Amino acid sequence: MRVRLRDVAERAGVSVKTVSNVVNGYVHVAPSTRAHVQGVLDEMGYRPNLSARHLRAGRTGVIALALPELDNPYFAELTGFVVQAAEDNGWTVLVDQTDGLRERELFVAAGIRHHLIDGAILSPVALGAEDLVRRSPEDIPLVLLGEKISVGPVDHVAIDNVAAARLATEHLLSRGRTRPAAIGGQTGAESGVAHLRRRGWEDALTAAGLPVDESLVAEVPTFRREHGAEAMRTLLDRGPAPDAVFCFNDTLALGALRVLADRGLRVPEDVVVVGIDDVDDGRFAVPTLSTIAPDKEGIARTAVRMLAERFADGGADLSPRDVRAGFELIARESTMG
Amino acid sequence: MRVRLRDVAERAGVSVKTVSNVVNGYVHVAPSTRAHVQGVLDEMGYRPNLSARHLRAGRTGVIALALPELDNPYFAELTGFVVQAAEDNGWTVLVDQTDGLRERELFVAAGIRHHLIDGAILSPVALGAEDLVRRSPEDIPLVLLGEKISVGPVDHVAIDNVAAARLATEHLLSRGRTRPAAIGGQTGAESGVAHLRRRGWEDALTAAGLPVDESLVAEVPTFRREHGAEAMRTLLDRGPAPDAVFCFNDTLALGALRVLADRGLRVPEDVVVVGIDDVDDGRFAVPTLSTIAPDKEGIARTAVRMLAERFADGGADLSPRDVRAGFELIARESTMG
DNA sequence: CGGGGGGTTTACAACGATGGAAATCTTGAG
DNA sequence: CTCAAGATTTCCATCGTTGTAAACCCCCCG
Repeated sequence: MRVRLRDVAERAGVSVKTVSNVVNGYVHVAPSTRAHVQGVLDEMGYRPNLSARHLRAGRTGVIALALPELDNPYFAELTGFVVQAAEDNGWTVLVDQTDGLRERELFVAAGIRHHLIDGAILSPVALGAEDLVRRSPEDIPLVLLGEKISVGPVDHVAIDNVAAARLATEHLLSRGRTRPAAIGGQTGAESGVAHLRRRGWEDALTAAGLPVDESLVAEVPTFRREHGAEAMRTLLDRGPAPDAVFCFNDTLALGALRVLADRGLRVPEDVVVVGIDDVDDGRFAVPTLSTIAPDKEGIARTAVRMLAERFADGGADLSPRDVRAGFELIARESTMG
Repeated sequence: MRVRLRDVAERAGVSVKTVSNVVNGYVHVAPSTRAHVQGVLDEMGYRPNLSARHLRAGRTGVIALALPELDNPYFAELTGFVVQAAEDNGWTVLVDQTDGLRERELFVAAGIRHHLIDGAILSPVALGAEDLVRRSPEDIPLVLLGEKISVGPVDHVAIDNVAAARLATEHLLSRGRTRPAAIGGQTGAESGVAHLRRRGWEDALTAAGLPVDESLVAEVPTFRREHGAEAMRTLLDRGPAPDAVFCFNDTLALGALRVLADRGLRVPEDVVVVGIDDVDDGRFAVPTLSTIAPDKEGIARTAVRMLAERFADGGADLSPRDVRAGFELIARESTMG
């Protein structure tokens, strides 16, 4: 059987509460008692029963991180930062994959298994702001990532997607290009990342006095590599090749690079390419991929901090916060050759 | 405040235990009572407090899945199956990334946070059998994946890596090739997947009466795409191009394909390529990648079932089991063109 | 009409930890 | 040497749920 406070107390010849006090660093414990009890604790290898502790405290010390897909490298990297930030707070992270399914996202927003997690960080795909309006005080604190729901009744962290897309496009223009294509549009999505990044692309064109040519936009069903490739093929088949490509994320860009190579177009000489996310694969691609690097660590730390603030006294009364994370342009071979 | 059994009991005018009996589907509850209590339960939106329930039961209903890297598509896909299998058992999965670090793997094997998880499924990289010998009865049940530790004091699930590698190589030979290279060797690893897959490759060559040519083997520091590419370049620079390549996993193969394209070698006309894992990316690569598909779902279900058996009465007394999962060859364009 | 006997329901005691009040022990002043 | 204040330690109740055993009720048989 596992070691309980009682077992330690018996062996040490003190009360259960004294042992508890030692474990929790309570002030009024005589140094000699503390040393003795600590010795017995170490000797017996006591570890607190979290179920019991949390039953008492009303918290579990576990938070959930729910992402649409774990095999997307951006999310995989972000996960690492969230786990780290949570660890610094003494929390454990339960990672969950929603597959972008409404049902699973609602499940997370509702607390997964009641009383199992204290709060959740969710990157919604299917959920709309309307799904979150009727949150009751029984619901756990929630922090949203990304811009599917940019204003709503809960906390939110994201980069400024319009500005990021505009910076990426301006970088392409600064390389002397005048016909930058955009891969990643999604019709029907009034809100969401795709919409915002497209607007950034348009803004850059307009600001530079260039026309917005619809034939330079390629739509994709998902942000996965294969659809980046497909979109690139469509663009090339459609007419005169663009002299630059702005992909709405790195995975799409990696697919596009592949097709450009297939078609014998040189990057960056013939076409320059830029993405968003700064995933590891882009650093090793041939050529290495220029990109907009969101401050992933900052996003993770902010999300965790927001949860911490909600847990604190009065946290439930805070009005919803909306934080913009930083980002920067990283120019690599695909635009600089 | 959240709804407790007691609140429901008061409203329904019955005892707490009766409500508990209804919640848990105890047999001896009068139909009328059951209906009434159920109505109040629904009306008040009762959800059990898992901390309390698990404090009573001695279990938490959470298992951990610890993998070296989540951004490896094979592991990402496997995760999905494990989550599904666990859900069928009413368990929740806590996904953890170890980065192949000894310290983190030990942490998982020791139970992460005491009493937080009931058991763990771990794919070890750094841990050796010797690390697991001194497991005490206080330690949680553990199931190992992969073949870093193939015999040891704990349960284990893996495919027969020698046989799988042999099947892959034989497939290359059946396409009329006689100089199949091997990408993925790792010196210094006496045990482990790399070692076993290399042996399968050798076995196939020997059985076919072909010489084992060391210059056809390329070592890699990791199984990531960039190192597959690097290894392929090394092989091509080293001398006469091989007419076939067996990569120890699909990610390496995807990197190799990239280099072959760069060098103007046609796949499958000039070189045929096969991998292991059957990851999604391989299905969309150009050309599509032939591979050995391990029964991921079977692996996941087996691992979860083994944990379930350990949880059952007397489960701790079972001797360590070693299960071989199935696999099959999937021939695609990279070998069949 | 009393006494089983079965199905139902309830009271009580855990599970392990901790806050708060109460009890005990020190120590120093008077 | 007594007493009070402060430092330590202990006792008790409690978090929400469920196993156990006992209580209860109703119906039927003798």
